[in-house]
Amino acid sequence: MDLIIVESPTKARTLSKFLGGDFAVEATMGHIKDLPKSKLSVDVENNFLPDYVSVEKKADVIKKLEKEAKKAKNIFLATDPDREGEAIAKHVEEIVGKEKSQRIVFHEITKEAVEEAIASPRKIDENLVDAQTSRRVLDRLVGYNLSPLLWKKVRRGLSAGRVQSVTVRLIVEREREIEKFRPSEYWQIFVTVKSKKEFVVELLKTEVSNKKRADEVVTDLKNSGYIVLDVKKREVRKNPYPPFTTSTMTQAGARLFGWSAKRTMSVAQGLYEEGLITYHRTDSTNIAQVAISKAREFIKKEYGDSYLPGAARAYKTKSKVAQEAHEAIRPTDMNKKPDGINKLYDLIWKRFIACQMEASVYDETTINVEAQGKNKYLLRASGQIMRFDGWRKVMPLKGMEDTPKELPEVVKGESLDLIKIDSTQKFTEPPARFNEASLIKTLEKLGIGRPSTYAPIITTIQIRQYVEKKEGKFFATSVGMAVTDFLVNNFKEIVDYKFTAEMENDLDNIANGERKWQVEMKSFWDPFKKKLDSVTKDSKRVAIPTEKIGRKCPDCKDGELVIRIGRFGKFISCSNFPECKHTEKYIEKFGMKCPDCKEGEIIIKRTGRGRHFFGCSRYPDCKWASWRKPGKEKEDGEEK
DNA sequence: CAGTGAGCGAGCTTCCGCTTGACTT
Repeated sequence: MDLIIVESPTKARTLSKFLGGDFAVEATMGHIKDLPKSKLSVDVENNFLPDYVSVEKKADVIKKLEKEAKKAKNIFLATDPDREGEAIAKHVEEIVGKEKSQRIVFHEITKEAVEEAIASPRKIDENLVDAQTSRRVLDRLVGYNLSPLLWKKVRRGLSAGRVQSVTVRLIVEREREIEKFRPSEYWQIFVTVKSKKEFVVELLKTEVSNKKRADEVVTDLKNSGYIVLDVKKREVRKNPYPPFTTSTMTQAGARLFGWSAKRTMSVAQGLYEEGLITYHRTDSTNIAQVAISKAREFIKKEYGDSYLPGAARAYKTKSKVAQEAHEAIRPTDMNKKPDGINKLYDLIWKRFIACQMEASVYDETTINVEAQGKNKYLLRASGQIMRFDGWRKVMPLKGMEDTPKELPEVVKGESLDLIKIDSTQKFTEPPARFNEASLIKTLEKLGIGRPSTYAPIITTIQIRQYVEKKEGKFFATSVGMAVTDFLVNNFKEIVDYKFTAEMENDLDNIANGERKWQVEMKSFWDPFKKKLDSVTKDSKRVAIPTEKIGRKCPDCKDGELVIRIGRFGKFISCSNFPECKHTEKYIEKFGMKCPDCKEGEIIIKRTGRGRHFFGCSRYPDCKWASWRKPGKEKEDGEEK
């Protein structure tokens, strides 16, 4: 009997199903060797020798692998075809021995792909393993040197890292842009005109920035004649979206359901384990050929030939740092209709079917109108009418979101009657705060983080209290700002948005054998170490700014009460600390009475791990507590 | 369900990426 070793236990189950009884299949459940948490474990004096040890929690897994390996005739190391997977394969090989082991890779879980892989085994790619080692060592050196520096210079327990610090920086800088934003006034002027039917044209290219000027223009427009300058018609084709990746799926979950990335991923995990969807941590938009054929058959049968494009649609993965170890996220069987499963499956199903369907087609009309008064003005109306729904058949537009506008037939040179003029005062808006969707989108664009880490990153920066989420939007805290300023001032290169992209470039050179990883590491470490030493020696401790609540301290009668952020969240204390030790609890009211005792107020609390929950202000007299927003019914469909 | 902040200095905190459960305040 031969043994196949993969990472995911669900994948192992699927494989053993279609490979029959000839193979034993085992899963590593991710990494089985890593640097221990308790110490640096990188010998910077000795070529950055890393001390990889067996992961304690994986003792049982490792035992099982050893046992099965002894029984096996051949061992196929079939961990994921990427940097991390190659390292896992190497670590497994160190445990089960080289003699019987061979490395195989496949990018899709189909019988053909696996058989093909088994037919062409290879040795472990040591260069690719080196690239992983390099990534791991760099992250350890950055994280385990910067974090203690923060304990010393800012506050205990803080953390910094290649990924989290840049993520916080994004939110901090957005916070500052919003702070310094000053709205500027502008006026929108719409004119309703009439040919056979009424329609509305908008005044273009004016610098109307105050009421006086708006009134002047409106007066002039009232006394103007209106003529159709030209009419342009063209056909617009809109192609479907690519199938989901982790990034786009979590963005859609946030936008459409208001789900956190964590929740979307957890619902997806359930679907994956039930065999309903392909792997949910992926950066690839590739689709297995079999699945494309099945989808095309389905579209033809269900919707007819006009909905089927001449050729299958292929999607190029945009991200430069994508590893493409897996397929796109899609239903494993699109004949399994979405009804009665859950709304995430419904979304994945529709997005996948749509991605192989014909474009939707619109007639777009643009009417330019000239008004001639004291001055000449250009006005415009444009509208789109859907002529063919195409993929929108399965993903219809809801509500008012770019609802097409029907315009009357008019001809060039036709004169129009003026019906009315509306002028509206507007102000430019500050840049939007990040929400989970836009944050993940930005991280992916910058190549920062991986599909398996998007959700955890968002959790980490909230637990550290660098940022907080209010009504779905991220706000930088005083701690987040102080730490970001400290890092930007002292370690500009590390928190540069391009740092990860440049690292990836170096890792590519290591993976293709052009560079030695220790050489690359040295050229990073030497200046970094120098900087660490000088900042440790010279830099002053950073004060975290506090926010006054507008009340005097009842103890010392002198200081102002301020909000501080401590290890356990916000609390109120005296500005005269350490002379005055007065503290009070910071209570965030939800604005509802406790449903249990009907006396206390519902207040928003946090667990030790940073998760929000709702409790009664009369605790411990009243023990009422809830994870969910009170008054909100449990949503059906997504619970297993 | 009390604590948090500063600094004193016991012993501790910390990274990113790969995978699931166990378990919840």
